Amino acid sequence: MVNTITRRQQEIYDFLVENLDDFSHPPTLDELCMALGLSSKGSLHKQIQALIEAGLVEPMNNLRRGIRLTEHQQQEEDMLPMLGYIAAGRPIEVIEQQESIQVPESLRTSKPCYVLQIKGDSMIDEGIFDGDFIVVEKRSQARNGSIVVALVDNSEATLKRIEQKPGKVTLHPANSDFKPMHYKPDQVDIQGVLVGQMRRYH
Amino acid sequence: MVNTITRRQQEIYDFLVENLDDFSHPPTLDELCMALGLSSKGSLHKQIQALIEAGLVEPMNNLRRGIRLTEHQQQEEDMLPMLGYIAAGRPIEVIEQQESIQVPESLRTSKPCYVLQIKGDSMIDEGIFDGDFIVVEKRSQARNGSIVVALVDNSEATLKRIEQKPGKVTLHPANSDFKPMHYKPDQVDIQGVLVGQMRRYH
DNA sequence: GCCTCCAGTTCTATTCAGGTTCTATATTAG
DNA sequence: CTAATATAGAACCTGAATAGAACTGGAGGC
Repeated sequence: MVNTITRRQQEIYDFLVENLDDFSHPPTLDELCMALGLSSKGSLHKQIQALIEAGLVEPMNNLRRGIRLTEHQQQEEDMLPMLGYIAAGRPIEVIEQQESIQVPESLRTSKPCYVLQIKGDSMIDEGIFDGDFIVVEKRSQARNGSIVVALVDNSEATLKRIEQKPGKVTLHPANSDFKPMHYKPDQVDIQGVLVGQMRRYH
Repeated sequence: MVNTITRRQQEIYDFLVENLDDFSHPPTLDELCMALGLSSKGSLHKQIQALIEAGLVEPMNNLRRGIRLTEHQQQEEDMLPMLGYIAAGRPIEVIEQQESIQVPESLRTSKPCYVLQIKGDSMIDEGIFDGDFIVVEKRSQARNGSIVVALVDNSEATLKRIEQKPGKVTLHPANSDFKPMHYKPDQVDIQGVLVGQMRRYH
């Protein structure tokens, strides 16, 4: 059942995923040809057919209602991978089998993001509690003042406000019980920037 | 069972959604034909029939009362109404034109919910900050210990942890600068129970 | 009760546009 | 080279959309 698709077919599929919203209605083969810069709908038809067999596009059994993606594909739109747990002072605890979690668009950025769950109270002064979910944009740099997921000395992960100066990196914990920590730049590996947070009460 | 709709049918439906208000009464087939530039109500009837089967238009079983849409709001499955702002000590500030906001299923309950945005720092010790969005389940009762949206003396709304005893209601603010307040049961009107919270950092 | 009107329904025929099939040619990979 | 993949282009097939006419049945008037 799992039919491999060619590179070109992948390209076309990616195009569909990205641009399907631009069409007011599901596009016809001709319209898609136009959009893709092709001039033969016959060729495109063959590609689409392959995508249908791969289960990525809804089959149109002699019906004329335009090209549509399969239901399965479009509802994963607002899911992000839930990678694991972060507890101050320990490495990120990765979940063996990766889960997904629904994240509203407003809590993420257009860049790749992932979700971690908080263990412990190290960020309590920032209003980030034990059990909260945080949305992190995958990046290796950050602006001063951002809250980052940082891996220190390749061994312990923390969620802290960062302050970078030439030759010196300071991580400010948001719990007044702890003091800011100073490091050399090569000790600190930024793994992402905090962009959202969610908590459930029930 | 889910009947796929044809392109033209989608067009007609879109037209209905957009222009139905322009008619003083639900339009007849003939009127709609006129508006759509068609000259055969027979053809239009067939399209409408398809929309009825798709559940988008109310069936009219041999009655003559014009075309009506079904109250079918299911397309915005994970949207909740954003009603307004809540600031401790003032009534809820209602937004004039109601907006919607996307809320993950995990942050809401199966009961009716709505969203408010926090103004001020009255819940800061609970990790609920100025600007945060809270998800509230619409209820008029709550269990002790829940955080509720309560309207006190019909004039000021607050987000507080509730403790109900016979003849006495205590609201515990989560900011240590303030003291718990005691009321008579008929002074406090519960408007909902906190079930989720979201914050954005970018 | 009967009649008329008219919105809604049913039917058929016709046209048309969107999907399908095919062949030929170009391009790329192995 | 050969094989696999892409593209162009034409021919074709058929469901969808339309027009038009005829039928149905409920509402209202008499």
